[in-house]
Amino acid sequence: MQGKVSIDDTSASDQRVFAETKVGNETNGEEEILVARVLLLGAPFDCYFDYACPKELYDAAKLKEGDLLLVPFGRNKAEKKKLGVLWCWRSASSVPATIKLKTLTDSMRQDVVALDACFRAFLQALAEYTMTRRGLLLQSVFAPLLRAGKLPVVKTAQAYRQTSQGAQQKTKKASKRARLLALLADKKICSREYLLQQGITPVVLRAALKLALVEPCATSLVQQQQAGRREEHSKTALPIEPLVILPRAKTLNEDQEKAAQGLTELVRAEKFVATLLDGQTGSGKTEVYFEAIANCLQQGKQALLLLPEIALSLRFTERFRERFGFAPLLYHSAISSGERRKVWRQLATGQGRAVLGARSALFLPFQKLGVIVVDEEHDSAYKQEEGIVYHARDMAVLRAQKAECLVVLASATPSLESWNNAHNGKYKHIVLPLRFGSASLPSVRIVDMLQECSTDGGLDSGRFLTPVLCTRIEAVLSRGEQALVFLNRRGYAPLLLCGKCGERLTCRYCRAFLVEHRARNRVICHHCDFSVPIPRQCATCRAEGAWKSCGIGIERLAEALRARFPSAILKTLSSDTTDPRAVVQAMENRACDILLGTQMLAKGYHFPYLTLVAIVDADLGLSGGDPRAFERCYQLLHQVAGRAGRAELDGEVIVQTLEPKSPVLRALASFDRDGFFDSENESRRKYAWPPFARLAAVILSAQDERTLASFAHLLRKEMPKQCGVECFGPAVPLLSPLRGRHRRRFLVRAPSNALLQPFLKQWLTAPVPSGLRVKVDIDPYGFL
DNA sequence: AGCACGCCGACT
DNA sequence: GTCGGCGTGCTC
Repeated sequence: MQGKVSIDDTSASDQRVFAETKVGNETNGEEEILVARVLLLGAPFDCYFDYACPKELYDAAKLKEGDLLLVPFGRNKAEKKKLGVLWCWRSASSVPATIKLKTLTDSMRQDVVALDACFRAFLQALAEYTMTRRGLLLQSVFAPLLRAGKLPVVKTAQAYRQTSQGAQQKTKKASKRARLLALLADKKICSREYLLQQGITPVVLRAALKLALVEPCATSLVQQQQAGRREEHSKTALPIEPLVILPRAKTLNEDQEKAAQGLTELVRAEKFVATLLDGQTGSGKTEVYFEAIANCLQQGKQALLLLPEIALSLRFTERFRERFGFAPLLYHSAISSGERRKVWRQLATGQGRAVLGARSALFLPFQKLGVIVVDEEHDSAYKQEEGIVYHARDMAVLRAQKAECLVVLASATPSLESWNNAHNGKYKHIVLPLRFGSASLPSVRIVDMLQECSTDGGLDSGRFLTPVLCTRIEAVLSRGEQALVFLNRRGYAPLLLCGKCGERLTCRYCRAFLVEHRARNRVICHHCDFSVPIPRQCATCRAEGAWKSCGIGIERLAEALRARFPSAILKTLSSDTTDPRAVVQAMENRACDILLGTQMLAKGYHFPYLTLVAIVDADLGLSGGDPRAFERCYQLLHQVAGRAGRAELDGEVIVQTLEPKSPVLRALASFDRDGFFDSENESRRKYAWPPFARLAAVILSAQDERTLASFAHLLRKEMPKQCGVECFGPAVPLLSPLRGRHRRRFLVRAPSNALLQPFLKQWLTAPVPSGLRVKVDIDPYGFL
């Protein structure tokens, strides 16, 4: 039962040598030693450490690829134990004689299901794409099982036997230690569990181990002793039993039925396929991909449903339970460590069926994936910026590719990347048209704020409450319906200015303007969360109480709306709202006339009596040089507009802007989504932005700005020349310094048919000065 | 990343 | 003499 070398061995030659070496052949009568290549968890170096593996452990598959091992590591004097994964094999003959190998034992293997070949292949590919060390990935894979980042919480199902020293040891008859030695003398080998049952405390055992009176040995030996006991559960995943799925209660319409059938066939095919499930808000995407999940579970395979935000998980859990009769395993940042461990183990052993989770759920050890669904695939929350930098949507596709299963990307406003992939045939494209009848498209009116500007004008709230907007709100209120007012800016005013000297309040950490939150009497930095009470005095001119609020946030707009519509009940919803559910409930129960909020409103709520959506400032977020700004703006506005008129009542949308001719707003007004994509595509192609080019950002950070600047210039000078690769920078990011660290940023661009990783690898070989960090962000999203 | 080794200067 | 600063290099 020899496992093939499933993962590439960095040097291809090694692999070939191994494949040709008949493992187990006698060589010169000496005992043959195999070499196991181990990747250490969390190691700062991305290289293998080789260990000798006794042949019998290999032959009996006691040690195999993907096993978690606790190996000795470090110079003899300061030897430590480190966790690592047996990644692949290597023939002994290919190891240079200068390297002395340490030898693996059975007891180093931890009691965890081995990472299977397709999971390892996924990690390998992810590491290569994102330029992350595999050891770092492995650490995050096993993190749920570890405590304090070090010791495994794995039950080591350890067994012990007596050493020769222990046999000679004289002990007091009544002592626990004597009892321990007696038990071992009698049974030869005892499991830890058995010893604890017999009243031996862990303390006694530890002491005996330390004095080398007993030694650990493999649990499998215990099983040989007690034949008939159930096979060791830890090493083999149980086959996943097919589930009987309840027939669905809701009937699907014709389009949904067709789409569901299409997906079901793809699940059955057990091949890698990526599908864009492209359906208008309210077209019933969820029911459709639930059928794919149903089919997957029926076949005894596991399903993963990814959501961009944990706020959505409650509603989805309910819907899931309704459809399938059981709750999915939840996995996101708010899940406790104990629960995470449980989810990990259940999936690894094949007991767990379905996971509802955030992007980190991609690193769970599924045994047999049948389908991955990425809901709201366009959402930029899928982009992980800290630690391991990756885009969960793309990595979901990668995981499906390695697991040879279906991946469904669902959205009403797909990302331009996915839309292009669907159009060039890389992805399948399933379109769910909006059903006419129950809900119709709202009418959209674009208001030119320059023309409609009310007389008091200026920078403040008056400019935003245009006469058109006010008459529409009045009309809605008089009909007893509800209005939603959208302004994507928290707080009272985005800037506080000293009326005497013009000094502006800025964040002491990142130099961004501090946002006035009048309700809390504080100014808050929206980038780093630094906050202080609003100072009484201006630090520059000592003027007291001379602050002037500039611009408008939802607090200030709420003030203006309350003054204008005193009898209407107004509620606000933003990430500062203490009880968002109460606000949503009030809206649902019609205990609220005007709902004012930020982008929190954009997500999947259904308010039947909401008939007016007003986008107060559509131009927010269109500046800043981010090539995806238009796309994001479009998606956001489209989603917010989608809240209007979802039931029997007709909806209307008002969009206020200073640029009424912008293609984003035009496309929005005419609901010409594909028209928007076409025009946006053209401009991306013209300026060579993704998806028509590849981007990577290299971010340097350090506390000391001088070493940082000189290293950045050195890097720039040493950059290799490669045809078609352009580099911009080093630039000082807008929010530098961030959290006390100065930063420099390079942006690297290559044609879409070239790869950036080899270039970056070659470039970033120079030793990095101490205290300086280099972060690579492939396919960056934020441009700060 | 840790950790040891080693090579200098400032002390009991 | 020796304690301790952190620069350099190794870990299979």
